[in-house]
Amino acid sequence: MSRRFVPVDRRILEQNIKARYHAGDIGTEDALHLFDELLQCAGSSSIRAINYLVTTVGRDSPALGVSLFNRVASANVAPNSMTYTILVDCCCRAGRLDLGFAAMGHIIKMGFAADAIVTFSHLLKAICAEKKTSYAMDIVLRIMPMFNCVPDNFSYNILFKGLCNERRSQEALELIHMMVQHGGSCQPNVVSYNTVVDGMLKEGEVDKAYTLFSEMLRQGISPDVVTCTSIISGMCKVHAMDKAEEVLQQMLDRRILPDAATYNCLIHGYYLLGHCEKVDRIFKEMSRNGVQPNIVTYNIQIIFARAEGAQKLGKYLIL
DNA sequence: ATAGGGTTAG
Repeated sequence: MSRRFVPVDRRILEQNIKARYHAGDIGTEDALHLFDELLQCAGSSSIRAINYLVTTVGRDSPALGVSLFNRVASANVAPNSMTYTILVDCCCRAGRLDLGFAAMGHIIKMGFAADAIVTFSHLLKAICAEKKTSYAMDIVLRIMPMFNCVPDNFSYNILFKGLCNERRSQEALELIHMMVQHGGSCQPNVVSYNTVVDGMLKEGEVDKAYTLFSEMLRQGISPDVVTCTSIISGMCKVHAMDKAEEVLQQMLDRRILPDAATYNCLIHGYYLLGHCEKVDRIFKEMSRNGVQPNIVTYNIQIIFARAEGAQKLGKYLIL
């Protein structure tokens, strides 16, 4: 049989793929061509380069990613655990959770479960997206340990987000307390607290959110820009603009730099109250601090300009 | 290859 590449060419191709992947220099079309080219000469050393290509294609089109996996499986190249992780992610994002479970079952059967922490994360996220967070909790608390796969902050934080999306932030709080009291190796981090504080604020539980924020500080976890923006957002939603400004000031004192999301909350809050002069002040402060308005900032402006009539729309759009 | 915050619409 004729082969287009001798092993040296194959190695060059693999290195080329790796370099271009890391440079963010491969589009989906390129990746598909490179995949065809590589598969013709692939050997067992090619799996890493193949993973880069399947990742690239799968990001754009998960269903296509799954079909590439099938071609890898029928060529003479053994998938590794990373390949399976990419496969599970593609299945989940293609809306085929059933295939994701099947792939996970295969991983468990091969005895790779203990190293499959990231793979589990993809699956957990998809389960939570279907509002079946209770099931995801069972996987984290019971099934993963059964396979010696120790849940990490990613596993737990996916649960927190899922519970909050189902308006079950109280249960998320109890899980945080359980982790702290149990004193295990995985303790809630800044993302865990941010997620649950935000969930409580969105359920209108301002006092509970504040209590949890205090607990976070007591645990020695430093708030960051996301923590503060969540709290500012919560304050703006109940029109407590003075409180929101207070938190902003505390941020600056603590040298936590506000970003566009932070200012967007305040701009939106003042617009809702019709305080246009305050909006102007926030804009000036924003540019003084070197924060660029983003697409959301402009959307807020356009929505409110539209409410004020076509004349002002013209004024706002001339930047 | 995996986790958190900001706008709208119907």
